[in-house]
Amino acid sequence: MLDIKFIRENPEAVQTAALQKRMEIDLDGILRLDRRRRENITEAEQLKKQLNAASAEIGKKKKAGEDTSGAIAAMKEVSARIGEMDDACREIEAELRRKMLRVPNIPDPSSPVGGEDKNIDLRSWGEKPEFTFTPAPHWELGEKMRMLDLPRGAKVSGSGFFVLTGIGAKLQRAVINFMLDRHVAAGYTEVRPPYLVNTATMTGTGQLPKLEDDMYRIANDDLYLIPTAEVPVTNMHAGETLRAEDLPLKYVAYTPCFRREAGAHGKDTRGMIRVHQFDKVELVKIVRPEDSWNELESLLADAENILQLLELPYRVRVLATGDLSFAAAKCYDLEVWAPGVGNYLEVSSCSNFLDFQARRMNARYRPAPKEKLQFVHTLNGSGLALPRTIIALLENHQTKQGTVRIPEALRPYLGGIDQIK
RNA sequence: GGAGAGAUGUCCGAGUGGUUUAAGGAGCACGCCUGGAAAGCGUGUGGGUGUUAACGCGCCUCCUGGGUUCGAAUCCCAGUCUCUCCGCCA
Repeated sequence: MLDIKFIRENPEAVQTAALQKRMEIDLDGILRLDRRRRENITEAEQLKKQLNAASAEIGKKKKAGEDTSGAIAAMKEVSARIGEMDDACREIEAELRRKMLRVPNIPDPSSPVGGEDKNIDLRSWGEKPEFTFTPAPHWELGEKMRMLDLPRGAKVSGSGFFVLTGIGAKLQRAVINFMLDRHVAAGYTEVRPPYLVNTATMTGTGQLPKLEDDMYRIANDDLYLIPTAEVPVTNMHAGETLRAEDLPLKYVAYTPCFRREAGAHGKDTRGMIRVHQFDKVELVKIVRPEDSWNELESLLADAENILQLLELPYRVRVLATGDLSFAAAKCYDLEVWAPGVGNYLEVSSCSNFLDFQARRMNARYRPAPKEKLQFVHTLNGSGLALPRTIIALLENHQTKQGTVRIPEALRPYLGGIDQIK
């Protein structure tokens, strides 16, 4: 959420941001409601002041045994009027909030303006492997090696679900443990959050109200399956006043993620590139405002480190405004090369949300004793998403013999084996 | 799922309709006192929001949201969370 004061004073910047992000907002409605709200409050508070004084007076008179019926009758009217104005104000505020919750964060100036085609390739790492044969896609490798069972995933759940079996399941477990250990070594605290969260939590990080259709909802209990660990982990500190000396908070969480992928039907349908349920290791940071840009760079480096240790070629892109998510001010995408499918696959998005999520969640800290409370900054990034990392491992490290080489760093997690046959 | 108890400021804790504009204590900050300190004494002590150039002046805030009343921490309704017991359960 943006600060209403900021919107009031910079309406054109807000409008421009929404256009750049290709999102519709009701800016005029917001400004109008904001004005009405303040007029209403000013007037109602005058009446409340009057009422408070009169009520105290009545109390005194009653104690003294004086007649108060006239004053009470007069105040009855004032009280009724206040009630009306408070009702009106509540309605105005609810509508204002509804509209404010749909205003996206403003892109940082370093984000290129435009659509997907304006994303900037910042750098790449590693060499794409050269094959003396045509590299197979992961669904072929996975089936041949009895690691990946797509038909049975579809049978028990539907399209967009898969089953990892045998060494495939073990490989994924190994990669998860490897990632967690790396990030913990880099100073992140491991957490295991709930996978079901309430409406307030989904609103706090910005998934609601905009992405309602993209999520699985448990209607009976008004809970949602998390689309990313970002949601429960960031919201752990919703409504809290954090101690300055505790910042930055750095968390790493492994969770499954659930996404309906509404509107993405027919895209990346083969294999496990785009699925309804996948595992992910997520990094979350809660930091002081002045540190957030540096923290974004180190977050990105922490995610990149995983790909490097897994010996997977990748590129880093700066997302253009049209590709930026609702809550993000800036985002780097990490895309790993997948020779079998012949494409780069997004395995991580590292974003700085500035105080946008913090304001929604009401997460603050005191910069120094005696200073006013301030909103913290929040960041997150995948470190990394599992299926696509597994895809890249299989496709990049496949050999002519039909085996898959295990990178050095992963071997301790697989009982020391150097290949999968 | 059933029965019960509870939630008050940074903390402890009083408070069942009107000098509570939240008692009292602790903590913290500042001042006095002191050679310095302790003790003692005094003053201050949250958050949100409206208005204002600012000082300031208000309003809201006793878990949350409604309601009753001229007036609610206090009464009523709904909900959340914590604890105890019972039942069920991996």
